[in-house]
This record gives sequence, C-alpha cells and structure tokens, in this order.
Amino acid sequence: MLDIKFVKENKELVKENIKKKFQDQKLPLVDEVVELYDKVCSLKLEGDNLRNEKNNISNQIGSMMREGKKEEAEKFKQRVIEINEKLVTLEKQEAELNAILKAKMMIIPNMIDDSVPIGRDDTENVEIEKFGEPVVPNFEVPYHADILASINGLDKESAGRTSGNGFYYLIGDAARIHSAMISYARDFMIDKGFTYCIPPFMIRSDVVNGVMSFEEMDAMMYKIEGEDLFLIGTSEHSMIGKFKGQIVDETSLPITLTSYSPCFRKEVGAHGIEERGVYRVHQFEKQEMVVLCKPEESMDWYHKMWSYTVEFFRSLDIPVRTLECCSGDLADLKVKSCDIEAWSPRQQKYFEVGSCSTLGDAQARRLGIRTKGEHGTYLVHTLNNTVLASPRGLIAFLENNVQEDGSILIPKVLQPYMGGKEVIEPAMQ
RNA sequence: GGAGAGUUGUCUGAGUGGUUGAAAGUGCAGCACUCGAAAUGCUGUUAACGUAAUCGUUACCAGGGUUCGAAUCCCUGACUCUCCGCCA
Repeated sequence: MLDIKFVKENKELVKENIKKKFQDQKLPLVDEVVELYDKVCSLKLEGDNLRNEKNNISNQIGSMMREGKKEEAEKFKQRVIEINEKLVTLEKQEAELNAILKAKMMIIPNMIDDSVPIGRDDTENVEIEKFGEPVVPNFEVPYHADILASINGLDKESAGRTSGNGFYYLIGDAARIHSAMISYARDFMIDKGFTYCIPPFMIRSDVVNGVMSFEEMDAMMYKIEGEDLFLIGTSEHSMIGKFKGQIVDETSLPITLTSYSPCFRKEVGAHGIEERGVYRVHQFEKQEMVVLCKPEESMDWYHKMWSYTVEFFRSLDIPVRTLECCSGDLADLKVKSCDIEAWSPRQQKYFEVGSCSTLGDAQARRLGIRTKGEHGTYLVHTLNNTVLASPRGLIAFLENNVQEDGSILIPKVLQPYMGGKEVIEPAMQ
C-alpha cells in the first residue's frame, strides 16, 4: 500500500510501476485515487469548519447556562441541531469516499525495486545463483512418499479418515527427523542473533485483514466457528500482527525474530492437494524469520536473510538456488522477493522451499507500525523469510540423502537432534 | 464459565456533563546558577490530518447511544487485575 501523497506527487512513476507489473488495467486507478483524495480533503475541510462552529456555539451555550441566560441559550441550540444534521450527511459521504479510496489504494501495487527483473509471470522469474552441485545420482531416487513408506514413516490413509485429504501422520524416525530439522533451524537462527519466538497460532479477524487481502484470506485461512479467530497460515501473520498500531523504540531496531508455528492453509484452487505425497498439504510446520528495521537498512537485511536460508540448506548439504520473482509475479505488497529452491534429484529440477521478501513500508503503513527517533515518527520496513518449512523441507532432505540401498544418511548437524543416530535403515518388507 | 474492580499523556496518577488536550508528580529537552557536575530555579514537552503561517479538526481501550455540549451518563465488545470453578 502506497502513501496517497506519494501517489499524488508521483503519478507518472506509479503508472510506470503498474506497467512494469503488466497490470495495465489498474492504470486508471491512479487518477481516480488522486481525484478521490482531493474530494475527501475538501469534504473534511467543510466538516471541520462546521464542527468548529458547533464547538464554539456549544461553548457559548455553556457560559450562558452558567450565567443563567437559559432562554438566550435555547436560540443557539437550534443552530447546532442544524449543523449536526448537515454533519451526518457530510460524514457519511466522507466515510463512503474514504472506503472507496482505501479499497483502490489497496490494489495499487507497491513500488518495486529498480533491481527487480521485468517479466510477465512466474515463467520469467530469474535464477540468480546456484549453491552446491545439483547432483544426479546413478540410481533412480524414489518419490518422497515411497521413501517415507520404506521407513514406515507416513500414514495418509488414517489421516484421510480422521481429517481428510491433505493431512498426514508422520511416524517414527520420519517424524523425528522432521522435528530435528525444525529444531536445528531454530538453533541456526538463534546463532545468527535472532530472538526465538512462539506466537499465537490463532489470530483475530482485524489482524487477518491487516496482513492480507480478502481474496487471499478466503483462499487460505481456516475460521474457527463461533469465535472471531482464524488459524494462522504462517507465523508471519501473528509476528507482524504483534506490532500492529505500535510505535516501537528506534533504539530497539532492527528487531530480528525467528518464530516457530504450525501453519494451516485451505489451498483453495491453485494446484490442489496431491494424492500421495506431502508436498502440498493443509497443515505444516515452519521456522520463520521476521525483521523490522529502518528504511535504509532493509535492502541489506533482504540479502542477509535469503543468504541465511541458503546457508542453512547448504549446512545440510542440500543444493539450492535463488530464483528472483520478476515484476509480474511479485505480490502487490512486495518491493522485492526471491524464492529459495532446493534441488530434487528425482525430478532433476529445483522446487520451492522458501520465500524471502521485503515489503518496504507497505505492510507497516497498512498496520500502522512506526518508530520514533530523532527525525520524528516514521514507518518501519518489514521483511520475512522462510528458514525451513516442513514436510516440504523434509522432502528435500530425503531425496538428497537417500542411498541406493534405501538407507537415509543423517548429516552431522542433525545427529544431535536424532539421539546420535547416523543413518535411518529401511524397514524390513 | 461465575462474581467484582479497572483501562486517561513516557510512566505514576487526578478528573462535580460546559476554555480539560486534560491537575499533580515523574521522565525528556532547553536555559540559568557552576571551573564542571549534582542539587536548585525557570521554560518547554501527546499524536494524526489539513494549512505558507496563525490556526482548525480529530483522538482519554474500541464501537454505538443520550445531549446544544461527553474523558465524565447509558449499551455492547476487547483487554488487565482479584476471587471462585474447570483444566495440560
């Protein structure tokens, strides 16, 4: 969400930005919002003047009452009643126009960074850098659900009975390695100086509305019946919501947090839920990083943050690459974003395991997250990035660590979380 | 879940429906005193929006209502504290 004043003073830049994102249908919005804004301002001025008159008269009535001039006061009352009637319609108009203005402002995309590659959709995303050799083993790597089956680690059938499609039981060493990876991810980020945080897993509707659009909400969020509560789709929701409407102390910036949470997603539409695997599911767990910082520091943090995820996966010896979102694929709130993709030796291509974004001040403007320092009060910048989402991370781990004989090697860094175990052997058939 | 108390500026904390944007203290900033500091004294000090400025509007948890006028009265909701109940 942009600052309306910025839009007013930089119409052409905003339009250019819309073109870069191939959203030409939104071009008329720019003139519309500026016009609306001017109207709202003049309505506000008119209302302010009326309110001023009303306040003055009311004060006069007050002093008359004190002096006992009751009859004189009665005459003035009539004028205030008139003003109030006018104000009701005026305020209604202003509120209506404001709502339209806000709705339109919400869909004008944020200004993208100059460095963002121009492209229409996800097919034009740009590979930035590869880390580690994408190894193609000389045997066929099984589908991850089959690897899990070989260690009796997955039961989707029972989950289907208890909860339906898109749920799963992870069992035994599979469950343990999943938790081990999450725990390792947590400690990895603590070592980077981030503060560990376990947030609420449910949030109120006003927070949901602050962090996402209505359509997104409908497609992602599970609502608790009879309560004003939603299950979070990512801990980013509760972590950013934590600061809603707050003025954080400038000296406390940057705020660097790493949060754990289960994540719940309806996954309406999109590619649906797969039959056998656990790549796209309704429930997963995630270690996340969230940063609130001064505007001038956000680009540095963006690069630091994605590189942490790369470093994390490399420490597990999983090859990854960074894929930068092109202008057309970039969500409207984001300034710049890249996906971290892990190598799949089975599919012999990379697949998404995380996403790093800087939202500039857009999210902060929407939620009213500000800081106060020498140069006054201003909006902070917000960033978020995945450290590890599992079972998706588990899939990357399994495919890259399964051996030809079906055993799964556990990397050194995970062994302490596995009770010292170095290898998981397939179960006897 | 039941009963009661509360929510005001950085914080503590006043506030009979009518110059209360808000007493007092505290914190912070500036000035004076001092070689310097402490102490003391004086002055200033909420935010958002509009305006070149003066100034104006809005905001005392949130949303409604009563009234010419609401921090103050009424209703609803959120949160906090105390007691009881239930509970991993």
